[in-house]
Amino acid sequence: MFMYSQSTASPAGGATARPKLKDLFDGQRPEAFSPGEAIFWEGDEARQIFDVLEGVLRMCKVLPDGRRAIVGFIYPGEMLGLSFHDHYLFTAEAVIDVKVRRIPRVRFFALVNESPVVQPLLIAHLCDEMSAAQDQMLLLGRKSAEERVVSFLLAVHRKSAIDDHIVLPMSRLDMADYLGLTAETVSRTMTSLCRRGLIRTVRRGGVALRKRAALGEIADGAAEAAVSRRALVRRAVWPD
Amino acid sequence: MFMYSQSTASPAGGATARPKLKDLFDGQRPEAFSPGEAIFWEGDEARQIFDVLEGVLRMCKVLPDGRRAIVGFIYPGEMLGLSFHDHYLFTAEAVIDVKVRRIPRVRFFALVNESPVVQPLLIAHLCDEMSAAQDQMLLLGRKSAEERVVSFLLAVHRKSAIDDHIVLPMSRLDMADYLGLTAETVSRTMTSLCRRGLIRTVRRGGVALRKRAALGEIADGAAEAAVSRRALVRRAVWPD
DNA sequence: CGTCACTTTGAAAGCTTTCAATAGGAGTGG
DNA sequence: CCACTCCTATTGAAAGCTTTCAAAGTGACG
Repeated sequence: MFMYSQSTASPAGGATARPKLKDLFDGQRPEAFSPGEAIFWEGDEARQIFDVLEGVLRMCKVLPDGRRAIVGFIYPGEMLGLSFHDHYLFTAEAVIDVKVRRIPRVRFFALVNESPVVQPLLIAHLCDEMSAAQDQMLLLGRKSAEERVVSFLLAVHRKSAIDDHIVLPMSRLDMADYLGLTAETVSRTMTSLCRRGLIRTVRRGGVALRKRAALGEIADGAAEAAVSRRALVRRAVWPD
Repeated sequence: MFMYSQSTASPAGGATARPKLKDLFDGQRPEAFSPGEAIFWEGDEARQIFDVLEGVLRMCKVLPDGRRAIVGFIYPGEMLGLSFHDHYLFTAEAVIDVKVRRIPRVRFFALVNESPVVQPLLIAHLCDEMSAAQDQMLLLGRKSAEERVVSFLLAVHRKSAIDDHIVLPMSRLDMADYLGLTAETVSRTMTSLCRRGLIRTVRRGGVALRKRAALGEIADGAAEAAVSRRALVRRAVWPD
């Protein structure tokens, strides 16, 4: 069945015969950004679209009084500044050293439009982003601090798996602003997971996931997983 | 400048000369759903795409232990089941009496593909959804209960404005599951807003927005708006 | 080796939730 | 037309999870 979804596409790696969205950036010179540097600011006129070659970026939105939310992290192979309007809706900053390629937005969409092959790719990309966004809404709206942190660890694992080790290049504060928590709560939760042998933290943001099954149950809020957790067993029952 | 964004398009109403995504549904027979009825379930094979003619729908995701999050409400003129994968990622239910038209997903995308005119419309639609999702992440991650409720009231106002009156067709529980709160907290917040003369509730979900300016400041977390609110004044300052 | 920023840890406070009970409204049946 | 029932909304009080405020610990860097 015809489907607009990258996640159902063939596994990564292997032959690159079929075109990819990233190909649109071919020939562009890579640019480097240092940790903390902004690639663009919320409110800037959205003239460019970026392809991330190396590093990790954060997408931030800020309230007038300074509260910050990170609406996503971007890893190599992903695109930035794509799915939005005439002005950027968030600030993009480098979490660690970053290399990106850019092309003008007009050119990007011109290329997309003249190629019936890549157009579905763009739509697929947007669909994947949308689905991640909805998962995040569930996380932010209904998960406990521990569930959020574990969900995050597993998500990072999915994005950048090296066996059962992951690297968290961002600060606790970044994680907190992404998970709707405070840095202290994230720190406490990580400590707790360590003490229980579920994870093991290494230096420089390294984390070893010890018990994937248990972590998975915590992340998805398995009814039996937690003991002293908010009991929110509320069934949504609707009339027949 | 060329832009993929509906929100920058010409004002609604007026001439319908240019094609619209909804046109793809022309000729389809409308179907009716009663309150609480599901149009499709999370996990169902995603075979259809829907155009909402009348009523309001909710998109729900549920955790294994029953906790529910509503990832969005859908109003007339919007589409449903669009931006997703081979299986629906949420359950769609009627909040009130609903009329929809449907077409097979395959057919929808075939039509989109053969028309270079509507393809940008689809992308624009996805971009708008994405931008709303990011606003919601900011709301869920960083706003107080009152800010969430007020943001919601103003968002409903934007979607379905009748002067300064709005109608909330959904229950307090629906609102709560959308805002990451409980029904009690939503109720208490509404009562508080009433007592302060910011809104006025009428029967059957009617709400009159009294002081739009004040409400706007509350929703956006204006630094001066609230008095006894969490003081989260944390500036995101990055090195130059 | 001192500085600076980030992380961790502790203790108290707070906002929202939970639990419980009282209204309120709509629809039904007598 | 009114009584009755059911479900939702509202309100109260106590509990809890996360936050806030503070301070100590850790690591990178010059």
